[in-house]
Amino acid sequence: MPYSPQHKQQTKENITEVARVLFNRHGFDAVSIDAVMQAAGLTRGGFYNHFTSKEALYEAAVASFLMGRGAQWRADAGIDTSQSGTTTPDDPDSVTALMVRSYLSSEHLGDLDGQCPMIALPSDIARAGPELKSAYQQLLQAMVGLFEQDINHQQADGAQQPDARSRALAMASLCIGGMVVARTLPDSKLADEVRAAALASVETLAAASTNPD
Amino acid sequence: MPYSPQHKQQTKENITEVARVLFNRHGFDAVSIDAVMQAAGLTRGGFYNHFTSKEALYEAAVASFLMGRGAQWRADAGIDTSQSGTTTPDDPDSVTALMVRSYLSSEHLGDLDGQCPMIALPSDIARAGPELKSAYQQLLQAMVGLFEQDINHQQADGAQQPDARSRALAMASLCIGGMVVARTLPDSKLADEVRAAALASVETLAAASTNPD
DNA sequence: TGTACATCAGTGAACGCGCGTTCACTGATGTAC
DNA sequence: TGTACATCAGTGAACGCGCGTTCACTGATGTAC
Repeated sequence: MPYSPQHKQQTKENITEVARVLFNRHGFDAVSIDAVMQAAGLTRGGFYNHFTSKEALYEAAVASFLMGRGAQWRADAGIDTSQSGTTTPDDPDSVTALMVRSYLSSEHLGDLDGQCPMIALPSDIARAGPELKSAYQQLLQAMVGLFEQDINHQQADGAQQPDARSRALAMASLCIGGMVVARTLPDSKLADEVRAAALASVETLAAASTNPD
Repeated sequence: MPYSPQHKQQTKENITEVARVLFNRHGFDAVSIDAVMQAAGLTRGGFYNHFTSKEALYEAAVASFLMGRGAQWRADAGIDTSQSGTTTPDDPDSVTALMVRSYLSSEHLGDLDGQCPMIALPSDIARAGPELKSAYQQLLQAMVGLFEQDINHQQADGAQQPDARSRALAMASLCIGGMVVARTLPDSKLADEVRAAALASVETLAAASTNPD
């Protein structure tokens, strides 16, 4: 039994991680297998020891990120649930508020390597196969679930808000849309203005029921 | 002088139009010049009588749509301006309301050929050259200008609203983001729910200053 | 009006490059004795 | 402890296909006379 048992798996994870960064930055078609393997410190031929095709690598790279991020968001929501009652209305440090501010931050806008694939790859995903789309959908649902839960927890009396889900869906669309739009703009000042405007309105939507003014 | 003077230009426009549809549906890389020329009823070789490269065709196809749509939106805004005073607060038929409802309609969500390139091609544009990005930015600015103007016109006293621009930017992000997200979802019921939620919240943002509840 | 001509939009074969994929081989590693 | 061996992750040359691009040619068209 040559090589340690985990050796192959570590190499595969290394390739996947390197590929995720390259795909996020350049998209599916513009990244060659040669480029991925070189970035991973390996050579072309070994690729097919780990993946059956380039498409499979793409799915692994995107899905790994999506599942990782989605799991984190679900965990955030879980923590929040276990502490339900400690979250007060308009809590400036609610999980949603923290998450939204991080998602729509200048740092995330500038992070071409680590950015969320929902921002980097929407066109590619829209044209992709059902497996990838499902992974993407699960990530969105985790995000929406987090928002919806926080909207309902804002109410001190614990009453469900009838439009909570609709607002949560819109908040997610605005988070993603603001970043997607900002990425396409050549004028970086305008791009940052879009980002900031999206953040302000997401916060408005999150707090809409409280009529802050 | 063989062929009528406009013949070549008509052929070029035909190629551009056919290419726009194909690019919108499949993206830049997946559409070959051969496929475009065949769809236009021509053969491969003639392509370079009209365009210097595939990239040039892409720019022409996207820019033609963007400029056309942008001009239309600016015209809408212009018409609205000339009638300023006739638009009342919460006017359900304001140009913005009509436009937003059309943009976030089920029809637009299903229209893979005619859809706005801001929805179909955000990832491709984000990785494109400055000419394309500028055309894209101009379209966004036309859309935002239209929204901003209608927000300010809602006020019967004609007062400018300090956050009008920020809200207009967020509305545009939500219009585009809602459709982009919906396109990526394999569950068409959920996709339509996202679309409807985005529409509802855009209308909330448009009317926010009136505190409708 | 009719005919010869010049132009150039359009044709289709061919080129060349890049990339996904395959495959025979290598050599580092853990195991058996 | 040391040595021979079997395994298989990794190598790199080669294949084949598709596509962007080029180019010599064609033939439809408007003009000149």
